[in-house]
Amino acid sequence: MAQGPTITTIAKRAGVSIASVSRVLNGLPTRQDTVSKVMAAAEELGYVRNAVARSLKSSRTHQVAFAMADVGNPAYLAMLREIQPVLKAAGYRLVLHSTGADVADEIGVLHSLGERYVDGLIMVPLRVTDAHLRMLAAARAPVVVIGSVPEGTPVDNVRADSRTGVRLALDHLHALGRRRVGLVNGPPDTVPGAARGAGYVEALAALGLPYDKELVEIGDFYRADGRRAVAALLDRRPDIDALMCANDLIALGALDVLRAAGRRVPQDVAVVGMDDTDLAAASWPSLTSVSLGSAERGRAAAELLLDRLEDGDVAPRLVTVPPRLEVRASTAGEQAPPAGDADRPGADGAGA
Amino acid sequence: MAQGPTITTIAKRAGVSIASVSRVLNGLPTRQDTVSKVMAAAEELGYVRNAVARSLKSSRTHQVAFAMADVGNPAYLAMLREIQPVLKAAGYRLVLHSTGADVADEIGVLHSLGERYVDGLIMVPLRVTDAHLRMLAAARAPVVVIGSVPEGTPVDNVRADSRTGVRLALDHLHALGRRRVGLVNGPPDTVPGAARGAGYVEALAALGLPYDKELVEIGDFYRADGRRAVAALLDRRPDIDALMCANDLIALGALDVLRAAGRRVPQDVAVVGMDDTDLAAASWPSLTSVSLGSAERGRAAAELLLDRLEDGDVAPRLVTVPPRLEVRASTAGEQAPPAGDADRPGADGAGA
DNA sequence: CCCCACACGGTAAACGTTTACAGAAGCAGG
DNA sequence: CCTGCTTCTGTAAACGTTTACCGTGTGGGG
Repeated sequence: MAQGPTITTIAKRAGVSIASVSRVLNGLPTRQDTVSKVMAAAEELGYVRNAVARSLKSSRTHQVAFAMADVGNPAYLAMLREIQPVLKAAGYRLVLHSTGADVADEIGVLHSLGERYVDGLIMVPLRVTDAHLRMLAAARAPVVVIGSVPEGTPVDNVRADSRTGVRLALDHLHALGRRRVGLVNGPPDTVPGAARGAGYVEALAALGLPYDKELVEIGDFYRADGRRAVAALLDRRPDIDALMCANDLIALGALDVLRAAGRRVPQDVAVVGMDDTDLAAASWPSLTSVSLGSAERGRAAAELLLDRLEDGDVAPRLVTVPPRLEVRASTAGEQAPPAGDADRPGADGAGA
Repeated sequence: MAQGPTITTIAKRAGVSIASVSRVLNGLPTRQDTVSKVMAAAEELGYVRNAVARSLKSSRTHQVAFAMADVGNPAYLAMLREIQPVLKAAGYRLVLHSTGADVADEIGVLHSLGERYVDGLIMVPLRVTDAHLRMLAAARAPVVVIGSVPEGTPVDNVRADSRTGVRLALDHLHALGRRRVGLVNGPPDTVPGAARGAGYVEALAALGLPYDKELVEIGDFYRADGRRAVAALLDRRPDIDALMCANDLIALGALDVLRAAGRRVPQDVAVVGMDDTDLAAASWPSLTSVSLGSAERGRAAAELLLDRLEDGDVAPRLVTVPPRLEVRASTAGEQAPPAGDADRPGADGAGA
């Protein structure tokens, strides 16, 4: 941990000026024997370029920040997993901000762009407040927002389309002959809750089915909420034949309750989740789920940002990622074990 | 994105020297009216301190790196989720390196410490090679290794204890009256594979059970491997009454095959997983699993690193985190739906 | 043989901070 | 009114790079 060698150390040892050292290290045209002397000295000293000094001079940090509420959330995680390699390939490091559902903290991240410790930011705001919009307009570095941002906001924007996602699911259920499809939604004052609710209404209309508010139940986005909501629903409408759940955890809760009530899935009640997380493939029966393309959104955001870092002068762009329905046993189901399907690393690489 | 104001801009506007500005901004004793002038100017200009310049001068970046093979891996993710808030509370940013199981890449991360873009590193190596040890000895910043490192390596070290973990599981199964316990292990040339194999042998001996190599099957750490392995095992030893699986994915594979074969879990065959991931609580029946304390290891590592960053002169320390058995339906089981249990956020916070 | 062009390398400034040092100003005491 | 002390502030150097600019030395052409 001793004080590392600098360009000056090398210059002394090689008997040249620091300018020459810098030129050699940057591959600028230099006489051959100078090159050799410098390289030799650098080698012997184990020189490594100081990134901080370099950043100060060049005002490029080669770092990009990614800010979201919680890395533990599978949707954000899926984004992260795509963003990381894209940035890495382009020579950027990734700084992670978990803001923990705290709006003030999100604003803080935006503010901290002024510290210039990153070249750009990808952020997934929980909610877009006026404060967000003001900070986005004044941001000191390029920002890409995943989620919806009003037209005219000077940032690149990547969106999912959960309305259409719900629509896909309802079309699928309708095609399977289901006519009494319940909705187990999250809070309607959240962005996803609102969009999913709207998608449900829309889809019913498109299919010519009546909207029956007894078929809708609201809770939070967790498994226990799903259980509560579905219990209530079954109680109220025992003839229900399908459930559209606003995320996979809610759907797992639904499976718990249906099993306890002796309803077969999918024969008696078909169940669809949303987000297509790992849990969907792991559950029994495996869960049909609407993928909102988190991975694709992450990748798109990273690419937009890289583009802008290369050439900041393009107009703000909008990318919308289409949803996709992953059909599994909970709707389609022969009850066979899942095929050699989306298996994912889960080994503990650590341990002793 | 205009060129932001610097300390010099403020100095001009306030009619003082840059030294005074710096002093005010750092809260050093200063005459009151100077303070007001500087604060006013800083306010008006929307000044934000440049982190890069600051780092250069102070040789502190207030960044820490975390390097592991893959963020998607639940064990690493659990670590990350603990590390992040600890660092954040201490005023450090988190730089994430996903090395993708590439040893050269891990070495690269160690090497890049010389660039001094972080103050320290927490790393989870897949395997500890000689190259690792050399780089660790020469590291230009404090490193904490999660995993096992030979005695004498000059780094802080946090370990799990999967041998004891296997032991806990086998004790539990034995107490339930199971006597023909199979092992579905990962590759024995990996650190976790080896440790788990050793734990199995040890535990059998301690329980006075014979070691029967027909009861052991090896595959990789994925669900499909688990299915293959368990199919072979059932074929060879139809009288098997319990399965110790080297991770949760393997265990899910085991459940698939047992279900298909008409064996009831846990009545006919009890199943234990390892790592206690989200999947364990999500599966049906829910999975008894050995937690190796990933979260605790992450937290411990972060705390060790912070300690060392405060005062680099303490001797290298070793922390071993004990395993814990999470008993669920796959061994203990009434087949009731899981209680209002470890439900975790899974809502999509984005989308629209 | 001289001059010019050119390639190369060195000096110094700059990036935006922090901080050692010294000078200025204010004040109390003699 | 001077001395000496304290308190504050300004000047300048430093962190480790990159790079504009200029001087030197070489080789070739006239």
